[in-house]
Amino acid sequence: MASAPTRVRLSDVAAAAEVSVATASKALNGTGRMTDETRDRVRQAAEALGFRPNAMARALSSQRSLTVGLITNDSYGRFTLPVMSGLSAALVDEGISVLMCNVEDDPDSARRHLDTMLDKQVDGLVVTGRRIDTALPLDLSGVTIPVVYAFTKGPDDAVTLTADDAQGAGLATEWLGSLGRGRLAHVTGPEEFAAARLRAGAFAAVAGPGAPVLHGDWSEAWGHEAVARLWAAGDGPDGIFCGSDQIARGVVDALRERGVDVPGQVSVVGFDNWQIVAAATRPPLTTVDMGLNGIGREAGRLVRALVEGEAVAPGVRRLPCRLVVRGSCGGTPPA
Amino acid sequence: MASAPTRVRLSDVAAAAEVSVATASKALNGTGRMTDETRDRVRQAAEALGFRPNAMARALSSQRSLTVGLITNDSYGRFTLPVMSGLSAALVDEGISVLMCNVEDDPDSARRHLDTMLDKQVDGLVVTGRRIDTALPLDLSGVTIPVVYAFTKGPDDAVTLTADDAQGAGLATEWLGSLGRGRLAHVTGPEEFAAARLRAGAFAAVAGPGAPVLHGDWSEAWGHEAVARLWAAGDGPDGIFCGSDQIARGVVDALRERGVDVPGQVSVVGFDNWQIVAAATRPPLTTVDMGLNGIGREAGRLVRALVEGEAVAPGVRRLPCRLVVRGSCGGTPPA
DNA sequence: CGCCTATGAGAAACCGATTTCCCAGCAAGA
DNA sequence: TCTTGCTGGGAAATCGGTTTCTCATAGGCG
Repeated sequence: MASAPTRVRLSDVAAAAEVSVATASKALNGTGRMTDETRDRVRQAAEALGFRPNAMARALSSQRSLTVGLITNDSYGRFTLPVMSGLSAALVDEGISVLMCNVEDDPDSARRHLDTMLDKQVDGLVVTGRRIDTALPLDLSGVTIPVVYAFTKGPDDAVTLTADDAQGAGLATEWLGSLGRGRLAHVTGPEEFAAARLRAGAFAAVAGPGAPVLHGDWSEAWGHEAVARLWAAGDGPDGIFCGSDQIARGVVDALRERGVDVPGQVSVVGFDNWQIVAAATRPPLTTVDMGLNGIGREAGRLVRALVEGEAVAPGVRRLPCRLVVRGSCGGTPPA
Repeated sequence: MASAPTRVRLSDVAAAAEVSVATASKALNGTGRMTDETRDRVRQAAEALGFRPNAMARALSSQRSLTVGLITNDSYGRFTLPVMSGLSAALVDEGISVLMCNVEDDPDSARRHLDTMLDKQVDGLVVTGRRIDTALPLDLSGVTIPVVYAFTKGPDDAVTLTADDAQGAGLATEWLGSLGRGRLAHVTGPEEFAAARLRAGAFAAVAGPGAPVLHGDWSEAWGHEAVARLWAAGDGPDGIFCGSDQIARGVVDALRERGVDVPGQVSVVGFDNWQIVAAATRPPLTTVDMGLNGIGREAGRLVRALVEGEAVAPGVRRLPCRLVVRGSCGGTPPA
């Protein structure tokens, strides 16, 4: 069979089914009135010809491009790619595609990317980043289409999605407790980060106000340094909850170098479930997974609802985290 | 100023400039014939009204959607996000946007994503992955638009882009030599990987056939294991080129645990310039950067050329790698 | 048996641009 | 003065669908 030189159009289907294009359109969209026989005939013709409607044409008249934009400034893709994957998975069955761009931190580039997206008549926008408490260099005030913020800061009256840092931290801390660890410490990132504050707050709520909380940066080096401080005056804690997998890795490495057995003497929990770090740590990290893919899916669901005109209450929605049990704590996952 | 309820259309511009839409269109596109005065008048009207053409409408009549699709199966985004970023940066100034999706390894999902992209009339496709010698679960044989493969396997007669593994490996090995390291070894990934074979081949070409090449997996654990093997019979090499930053990190850690000073006694070079690993290693890794962003840009350039109908010779294009000097080798970057 | 209504289907306008003619008007040449 | 030849600009078709009307027909009812 020769390859079709041009795509099958609705008029081809209409001709094959011996109806007008108007009827064909209505038949395939389930609108209008006609006998079941006619509708079936059109559907079969469409099927036989392998008809796929031209989304451009459809968009032009229906004023719906079936496209949403995803804007990120997370150049490493660590947070963004799972979100994007969930987003497009949630939307593909509605025929919706995702236009994506990375705007780094340059407002001009951001503006250009945004404008080309708006020219393409995207039905909605999802904005995502690498930090929940700072905004992208992007002025969305004039934008009239729905916007959902995921994992980044938006205006107060915006629809925002994020992981439930406090719940995740609670999960981790309780897990340490359930393993019989009674002297807990928390090693996390800079206090300026909302994520760090939320996690620290939840840690304190579970572990008690006496349990030490050490703020530093998000690096492995800080994990080393924190262990040095915790063990400076004799015995350290027997359970350490870390604000990120990188810190946790630094902590575990430092403990090993110090001759402290993990998980024999000390249990360590991380945060992020960043495979590449968590799996390479010896022993592999028990850690909190933020469910980024799920955040992407939910962002898709929400942006679609907004596009459909459904009312969505503004505010921050926190999606629950999940504990992933590996070797750094001892214990086995609860059934 | 009240927010515009509806976008400015070409007809609005035409009315403001007191010409027909046909003339307005020609004026703004630099086509047709008219006095400079008329053209300027239209341009000023467009400027004043903030006119931005509706890309849908333009696409419908010009048969160009100004959109390209990016398909990946790299769920972690480690390779893909830089490529996507370069791609969209290369195209945004032409008004071209990138439709992106992640198809994992599921042919059905791949098919659905591809179909919705084709329905959107993408002008071209860029396919990228996490491995240069395996193909995505995607049948592109019926696709009539241009396709560029980046960092993944395509058909033999396709336009394919990839990093120049051999050149990068040569760079690394020569760097070790230039630092006076004479007993070199190469620790890399599985021999099934073309990337591993290419790098190993280049290493052997520079270091000589006697220099040991150890294949394992791409993990830190393998780095440890390899060091154990290399030092099993007395003194090991004084320079180690690793096939990935993860392996290099394992090697460096193992050397430290063994009391071997890096870079004092042994120099280590990695491959990937994966910030998060390279920077966290103690000392930070000197490593080979594959220029993924540049691969993305070049993919953009090529796909655009193909869309414009320019002839592009099929075959594999290898883009040069770059050595990033940090602390794991000693030495300072060449001026 | 005739009028009224419900029903199935098509004609045509429309979405917002691009592009192909076509025409009016003016200057130059006969 | 009358043609010829450009020129600037506009009318209208087109891209491929959606949607609103309109209309012919058939059946129900009095």
